[in-house]
Amino acid sequence: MRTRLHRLSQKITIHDIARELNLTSATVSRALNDHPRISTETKDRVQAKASQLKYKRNKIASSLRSGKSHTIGVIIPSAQMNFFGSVVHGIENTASSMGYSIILYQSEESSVLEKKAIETFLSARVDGILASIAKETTDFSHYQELKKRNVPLVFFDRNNDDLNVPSVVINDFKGAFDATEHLIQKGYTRIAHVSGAKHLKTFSDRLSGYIAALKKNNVEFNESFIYQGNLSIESGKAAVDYFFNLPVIPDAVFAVEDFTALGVMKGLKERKINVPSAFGVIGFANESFGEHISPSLSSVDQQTVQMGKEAFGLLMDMINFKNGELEIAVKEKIVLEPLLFFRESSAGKING
Amino acid sequence: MRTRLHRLSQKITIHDIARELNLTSATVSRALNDHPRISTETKDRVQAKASQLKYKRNKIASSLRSGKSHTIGVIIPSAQMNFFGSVVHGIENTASSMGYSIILYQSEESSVLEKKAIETFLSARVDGILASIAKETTDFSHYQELKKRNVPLVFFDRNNDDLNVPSVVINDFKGAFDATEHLIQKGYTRIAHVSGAKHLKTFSDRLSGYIAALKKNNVEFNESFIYQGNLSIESGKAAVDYFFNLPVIPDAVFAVEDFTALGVMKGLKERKINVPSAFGVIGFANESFGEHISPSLSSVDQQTVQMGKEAFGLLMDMINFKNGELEIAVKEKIVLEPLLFFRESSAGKING
DNA sequence: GTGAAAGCGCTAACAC
DNA sequence: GTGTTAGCGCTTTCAC
Repeated sequence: MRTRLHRLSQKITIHDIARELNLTSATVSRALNDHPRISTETKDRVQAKASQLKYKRNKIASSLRSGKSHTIGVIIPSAQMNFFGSVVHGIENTASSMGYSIILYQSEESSVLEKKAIETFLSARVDGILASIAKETTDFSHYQELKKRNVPLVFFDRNNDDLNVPSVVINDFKGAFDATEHLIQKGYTRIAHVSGAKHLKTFSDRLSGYIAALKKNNVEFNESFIYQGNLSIESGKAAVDYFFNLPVIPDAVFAVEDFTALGVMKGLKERKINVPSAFGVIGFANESFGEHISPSLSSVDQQTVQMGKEAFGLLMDMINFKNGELEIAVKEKIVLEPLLFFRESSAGKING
Repeated sequence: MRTRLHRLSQKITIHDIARELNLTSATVSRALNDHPRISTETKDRVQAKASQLKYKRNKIASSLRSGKSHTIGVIIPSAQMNFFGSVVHGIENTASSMGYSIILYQSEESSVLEKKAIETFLSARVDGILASIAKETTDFSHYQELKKRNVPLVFFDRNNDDLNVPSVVINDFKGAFDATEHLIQKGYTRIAHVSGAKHLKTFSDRLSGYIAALKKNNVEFNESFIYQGNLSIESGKAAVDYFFNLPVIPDAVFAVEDFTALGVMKGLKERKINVPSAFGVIGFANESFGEHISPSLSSVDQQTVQMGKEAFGLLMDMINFKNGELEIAVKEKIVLEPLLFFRESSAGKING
């Protein structure tokens, strides 16, 4: 009997409060939701009784009835990746401060899991979805389906312009441009680039920024100074091998991201080339290891936390628009400005 | 009208399927849930109609009725911290493979946010909670409340033994013991320790492991060889200053975690002390920067992903026990074995 | 193997 | 300012 009572005690509903207070559940519900037409006295009594009985509102019932779950779905490739952990940090902070919960899913870069995540979100009736597209994804029908269903959707970091979905990205072009120009200003004259898969916009934009900076500063652009890498330490090392077999050898590298830059530094160390006095290096992503290696790595910061905040804000706009019975007209693209961190690896050339 | 239809098309329910198939919603529900007493033919017809109508089951309604949300709440201090991102990776992977969704909350090390998270979880009627206690938390009443309410709860990494809650932690003692013994075996003879806040079990365990390894190997234990740090690069540097002003100077350090170890290495570099030939260093956490700095940092890996998997598994056990109408008797504590990564920083002393 | 009926706990018209 | 009523979409006895 004791246990039975105990078990029941977990299931206090607004009806229990209503009964004890000689009210209807409707009034209790209104009081709990701070409805304007309920007297302050009633509200106080209800509040008091609620906390006395340790009442916890049943969000599930409330969602079912109201059609709003106050929950958003978030898809990231992997929580293990620094970058996404940091974005999620920004998203969750903002969301919870506005009364929203987040359901987190990892795509593991797989289209199948990405679709599964969306199915789950749909059946959980999330109010909106924040997503970073999986690398593997080439068929976007599951995202298009969301648009059809009028489910608010915002992409962050990895988006697809053809889908016409609001997004928050970083200005890759400008980051690359600034990084390259920085190397030029530090006195490096033969600046090479280790790129990433060129079919991904992020990386082709960085390539364009690199080229534009050279042109603007009247530095000769040399096609052979571009090495096609794949975002890894290995490709950075391989790039060094390639560069040092060219007829004209570069004296600096703008790497498409930090692990590639790290590979470049390792390759240079093996060849006993001094960084930065003989060779400058700058990366992209501002990974945590960058400031701790020696020489410390200059890099372009991607404003991850801010990205999360902005993405959630954009999603909120869409959700509110939708509630206002308006067509989702938000066709916005927020482009964050990259932040440059100049460290030792690009401190300047000592010319011979 | 077009829009109207479109809008309605988002709200296909089992009743719609039932009507079109001349069945009852009960049968459709059973068919969709693969109930054994429903004929294969009916199941097939229902499935076909469901996907034709693009039916998505309403998990909210289902949860309300069945009392199971198939959702668990996860509290971590911050998604920005590598360690927790990695644990979440393990949790989410396992959870989603078993049909569970995770709601993520960050405590930001604050008791207030921690309590707020639990409130939210309770009102979302999660089937269980996975938590890593916030540093700031000294009053555990919100966790005790969960026990009272019979809500399955498992701690990971940061737990409190007094609460008698199942947990998954790493064997800090053994990790520290092995790390210290490794230094001894590599020929270092005066091994110091930079510790963390001693009121936290994690860190006092590491201290104990360090002392035990010295004793077991008959290396003299010297109280002055313990420097009280605070998990930062700065405290590592300060420790070096302290150690090099001792009458007897150590020749190796076991640091309580990697950032401290990094600070030690920086301090040594400033003093032009060679690592590892003159001084050995080993850390704890296996942070990603460790293998990329020079010399690379030896460290103790905390099996983060595995920790997430085990924590979810333990929670599942509790959830199933509960459903079986049994008292929650699971009083388990899973202790993971640390993994040692021996790198350059502890490669051995060249004695003069 | 399927139907009828009830209800999970809440909210929201519509009353007055 | 509060009550009445009617569901939200699903699951689940209890029938037969």
